Amino acid sequence: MDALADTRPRAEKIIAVLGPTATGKTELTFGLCKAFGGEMVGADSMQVYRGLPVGTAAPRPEECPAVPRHLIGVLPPEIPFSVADYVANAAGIIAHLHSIGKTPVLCGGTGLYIESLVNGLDFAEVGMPQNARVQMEAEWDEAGAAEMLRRLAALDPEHAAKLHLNDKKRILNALWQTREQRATYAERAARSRPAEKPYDALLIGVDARDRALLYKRIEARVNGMLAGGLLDEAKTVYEHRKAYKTAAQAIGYKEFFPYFAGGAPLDACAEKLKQATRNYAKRQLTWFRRMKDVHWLFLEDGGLEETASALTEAFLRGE
RNA sequence: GCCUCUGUAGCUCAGUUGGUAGAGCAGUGGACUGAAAAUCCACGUGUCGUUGGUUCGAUUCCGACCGGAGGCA
Repeated sequence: MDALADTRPRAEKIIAVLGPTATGKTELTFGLCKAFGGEMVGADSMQVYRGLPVGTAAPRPEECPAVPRHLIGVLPPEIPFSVADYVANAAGIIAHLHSIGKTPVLCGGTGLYIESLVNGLDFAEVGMPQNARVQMEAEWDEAGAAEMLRRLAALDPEHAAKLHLNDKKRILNALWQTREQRATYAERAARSRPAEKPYDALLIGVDARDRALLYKRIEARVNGMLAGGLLDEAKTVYEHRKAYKTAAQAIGYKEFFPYFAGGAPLDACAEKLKQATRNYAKRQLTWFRRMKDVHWLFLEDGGLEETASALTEAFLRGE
């Protein structure tokens, strides 16, 4: 009885290190894994892809050979990937880690993935396949934005009211899902959300108090990527851009397409890349700042590893 | 030295037939349930280079000066 009470809650614990790009999440995660017998589980929509380590800043085995990593560099770039795939895969890995007594430490910058996983969202129903997407696009071109939004409003007025006329991606998706599943957005959302959260999660966020510091680190990181062979990687992506449906969207590659296509100067593309990374970091922050129960650590304060370790220790002990 | 063009938001520029000005980008904030490193929304006062003149009123017209670009010597 005692043994059962001792092990059961522990099996549901997960740790997540999150925050904007270039804040040192990976290092911090390695540190925690080593200290607490954890394994790293990627929470990043682009680092899942194989063969793109430079541009996606994917953690490499040689950086920390002792720590096993999951969902990083495992998928051929031709394969599309989505939240549903992420949650399904990550949940499986986490269950396995728990079964062998390891603590999963999520690490990544994709807010949607982390939140969906932590909340245990269930994406059992089918997602929109490629050919349906093409069809919906055609319907959009033929009917126009206002009419498409009206069609959605006829089926799901509540959700349609929340979408902006320009938000084509969401309108098309919502319309397709609503027709396909004969259920409104709210109904689908309720269905996908479990009654109880599946994990006991410790969320550790890393940020800079001064935005300028974050931007300086981004600048340095991009320069490092360029020195580390980013251009070769970008060239590969450029040449396969049609086949790499999801991967070609990654920041770090598409900014160089104008250069490969001929014309655009290289340094202008590099500038554009830094810009895009800054914009991205800001979007990540608005996502993460909204999340509840994040323990924020700030780069300026120093001692991140110590603070994170202390939090983790208390968390694993059961507070 | 002379001639032409030019000086407006952090950047690139528009504009006011004279009533003190607005786009894109950047920046900031926000949204986000199957492409999320994606997609979308909101937010624009700045001695309109300086200084005189004309005018009820000048950033707008005229003059001078200062800065920038080009041309002729």
